[in-house]
Amino acid sequence: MIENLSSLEVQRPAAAPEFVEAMVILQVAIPAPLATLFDYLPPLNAPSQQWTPGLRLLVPFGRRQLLGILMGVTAHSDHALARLKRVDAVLDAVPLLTALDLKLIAWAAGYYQQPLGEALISALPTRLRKIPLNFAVARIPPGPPFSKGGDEEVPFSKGGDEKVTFSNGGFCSPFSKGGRGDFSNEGFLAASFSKGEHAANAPALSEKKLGKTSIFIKEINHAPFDQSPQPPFFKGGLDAPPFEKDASSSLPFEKDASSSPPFEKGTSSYSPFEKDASSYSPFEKGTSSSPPFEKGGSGGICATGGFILNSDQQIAVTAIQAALGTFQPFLLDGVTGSGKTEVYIRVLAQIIAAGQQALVIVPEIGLTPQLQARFSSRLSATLTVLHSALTPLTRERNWQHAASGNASILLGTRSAIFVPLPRLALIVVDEEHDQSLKQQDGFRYSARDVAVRRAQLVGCPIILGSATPTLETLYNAQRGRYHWLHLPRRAGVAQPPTITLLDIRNQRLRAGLSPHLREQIAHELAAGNQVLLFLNRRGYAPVLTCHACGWIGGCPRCDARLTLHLNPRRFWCHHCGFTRPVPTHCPSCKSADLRMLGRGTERVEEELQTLFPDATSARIDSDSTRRKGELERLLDAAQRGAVQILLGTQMLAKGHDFPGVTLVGILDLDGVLYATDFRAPERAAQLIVQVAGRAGRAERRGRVILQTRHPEHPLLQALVHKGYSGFAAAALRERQETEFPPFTHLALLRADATDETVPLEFLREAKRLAAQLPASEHIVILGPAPAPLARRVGRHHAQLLVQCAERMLLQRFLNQWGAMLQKVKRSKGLHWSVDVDPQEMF
DNA sequence: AGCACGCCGACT
DNA sequence: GTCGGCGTGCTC
Repeated sequence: MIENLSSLEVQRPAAAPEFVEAMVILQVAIPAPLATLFDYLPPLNAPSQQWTPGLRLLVPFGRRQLLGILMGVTAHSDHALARLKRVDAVLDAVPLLTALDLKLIAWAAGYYQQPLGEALISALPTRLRKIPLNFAVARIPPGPPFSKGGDEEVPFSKGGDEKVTFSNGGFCSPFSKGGRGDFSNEGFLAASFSKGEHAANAPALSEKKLGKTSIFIKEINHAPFDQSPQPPFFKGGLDAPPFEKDASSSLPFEKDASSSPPFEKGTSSYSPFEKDASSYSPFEKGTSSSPPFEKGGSGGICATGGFILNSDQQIAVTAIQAALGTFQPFLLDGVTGSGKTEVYIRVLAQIIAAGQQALVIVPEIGLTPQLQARFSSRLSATLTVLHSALTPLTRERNWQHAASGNASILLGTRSAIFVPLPRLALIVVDEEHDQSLKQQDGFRYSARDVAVRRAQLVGCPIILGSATPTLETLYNAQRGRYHWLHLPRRAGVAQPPTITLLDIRNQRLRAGLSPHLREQIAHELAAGNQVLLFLNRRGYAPVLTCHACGWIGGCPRCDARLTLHLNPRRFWCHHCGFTRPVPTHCPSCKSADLRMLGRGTERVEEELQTLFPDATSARIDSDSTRRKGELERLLDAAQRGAVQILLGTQMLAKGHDFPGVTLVGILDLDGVLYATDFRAPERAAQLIVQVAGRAGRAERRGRVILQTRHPEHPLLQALVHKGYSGFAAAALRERQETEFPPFTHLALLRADATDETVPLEFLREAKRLAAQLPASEHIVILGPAPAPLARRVGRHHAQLLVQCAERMLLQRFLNQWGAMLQKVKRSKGLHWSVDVDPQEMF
C-alpha cells in the first residue's frame, strides 16, 4: 500500500457543478453543543451512495475532524454552496441507527434539552463513537495554497505531477482558511487500509515525503488485529474500493463466524435453539408487519414445570399478551415476592416464540446476573446483556448482537434503552421507582420515560414493574393512562411483614437501638432467627467535634462534615472523596478532647458485639464490600445462616432475599423524612417497604420495627396503617395541594462556578430573560437559590426551579429559553445545564 | 466543546 | 523584544 502512496489522488472540493440533476446536500448532526445540523457535500468517491439517515460520516469540522451522523438529505442549503465542505468518508455500509432509533433519540434530545449530535453519539457504544481502528488520519501540515478557485483536480504536491492514491481510495479535505475562500493544502487526509498492511506500513507512511510537502500520520490506532472488528467496507477484499455501491459483500451484520466470535462467558450466551437470523431483515422498520402472536401459546419457554401462576399473575400475563402488537403501558404493581419476574418470563416466552425481540431494563448492574440466570434457565432465548461493567469490546459486540436482531432478549441498564432492536415487541422496566434509571449528569434522561416513548413509537406494550411505584407512575395508572396490574399476594405461604413505629424520644439508645428493639433482637436471636438492621449511614461517626472549642471537622472543598472511618482509619468526605488523617488534637485549639457525634454502620457493628456477644454479625455497605467478591461472600454467609445479625445500608434493600430474617430494625430514617427535597418522604417510604420486603419470605412472618422521633408524621402513619398504597394516596394529595409533580412538571436550571456570586448572577439574568418570552405565560419560576450542599468540590452551585402545569407548555418554554441562554455571555468558569424532570434537587 | 485569533503582563 | 493569560467568535 505504501508503494501506492506515490499515486495518492487528492482532490479539492468542487465548486457547484454546472450539470447536476439534483444537488445532494447532506444534513449532519455533529457531536458538539450546537443544536443545528450542518450541511455537507458528498465525498467525491461515493457517486452512487445511498444516503440513508443514520450513517456515520467522517467530516471536517472547523479545524477538527469529527464523526457525525447523517440526519437527512436536501437539495438546498442556507449556506453558500461554495462554502460547504465535503464529507471525508462514509463509515458504514448500512446505518447503525434506523429511522426509528433516530426518531427516539431526537425526541429525547429535544425533551431533555441535549444537543442532537451529542445525544446521538452517546447512544452508540464507545468504540463506535470513534474513528475505526484501521482508519488512518493523516494531517497535512500548513503550506502554500495549491489552488485558488476553480474546481479542477489538483495534484497534491504543489507543482509536481506526483499523484498518490491509497489502494482502497484516498481523499483529502482541504478547507477554506480564514473563511475567505483561499485554499491552503492544510487539512486532514483520511485513508483506510486493510488489516494485514496496518502495522507493517503505517510507520513508513508517517515519513513519506511528497515533493515539498510531507504527510505525516496524525493518529493511528494500533489495535491487535484479531480484536478489531472489520468495518463493512473491507469485507470485499483487499483491493476493492471501500465505498462502492455494491454492498452485497459488506453488510455489517451478516452472519460471519470469523467476525462475530462467541461472546465472553458470563456476559451473554448463545442458545442451542437460536433461530436462523437470516430470515429476518435486521433493518426492517416497525412491527406492523410482524407475524401475529399466537395468543396464549407458551412456545419459547423451556421449563414450566413447578411454576404455576396464581390468578393475579395469570390475569397480568393474559392482559399483557392481549396487548402485544400495540402500544400499551402496564404498571405491574406487585409486592416483594409476588412473582413479577415470572410474569415477565411468560410474556417473554411469547415474544421469543414469535421470533421477536424484547428489551428489559434494570436499574443496576447488580441486578443483571440474577435476572440473567432466571431468564436463561427458563427461556430458550438468545440473551445478551449490556451494562457499564463490560469491557468496551464486549459492549460493542453485545450491542451489535442486539442491533442485528440476533439476540431475542436484551437485558441492560439505563443506556440500553437506546440500543437498536429491529424486531422490538416488548419493553420491561424493572424497579421503575429506582432513581438510577435517571442519568444524573450530562444527558439527563430518564430511561423509564424514554422507554414509554419508545414503546409508543414502536407500537408495543411496556411493563413498568415495582413493589413501590413512583407517584408519577401511580398517578398515570389511576387516570387510566397505564393499565394497572396488581400482584398483592406473596408466592407460597409467605405472609407480608408487619411494620410498627417505635417512638424513641427520651429513650436511652445503645448502639443506636432503643431498649425495646434490643429486647426484640435478643428474643429473635434466642429463637434461632436472623435479624436485619438498616442504617443508611456508613463509616464510624458522621461528625467529629472538639469538646473544648467547638471545632467541627469539615471538608475544605464542600459544605459537608468529614466522616470518621476507623477501618481504614481516615477522615473522609463522602461527597468529594477528600480524606485526611484522623486528627488526634483539635486543629484549632490543640485540645485532645475530640468527640464523635452520631454513629455509622462501622460503629454500630462494633457496639453490637458488646451488646450481643454470642451473635455473629455481617456488615454490608459500600466500604465492607469494596473488594471484589466480598459482597457475594457476605450475602452467601447471610443466606446460609452463618451470621445472625445483618447490618447494612441501602445496599441491603436491593434484590437480595434473606429467608431466615424475621425481624428488621430500621434505626434512623428521620433525616430522610425531613430532607429539603419534596420527594424525600416518597424515597423514605420506598426504602422502608423495600427493606421490609427482605424479611419473612418463608413460613415465618416478618416484622419491621421503625425507630423514629416523629411517630405522628402523617405519611409514616399512612404507611404503617394503610401500606404503601395508602401512603401513596396521602402523598399524592399533598403533591396536589403543593402543586408538585405529577400535578405540575418541573425543570431545574443549575449553575455552578468557583466564585460564589457568579451562578446566582447568571440565574438572575436567566430569570429576567425568561420573563420576556411569550412562552413564559404559564410558567412559574422559583429562585434563584443556592443548591442544597451549595459548595461541592470547591464549586458553588445554585439553581432556578421552573414549574408548569402542562408538559407541552414547559417544553415550548424550555426550547425558547435554552436558545436564549446559549447567547448569554458566560462569566469565567460558569457551567450551567437544564435538568428536565429532575429527580434530585441538587 | 474545541480551536484559533487577539490584545495586554512577566520573563527565556 | 517574546511567551502566554483567557475573552470572543466560529464551526456547514
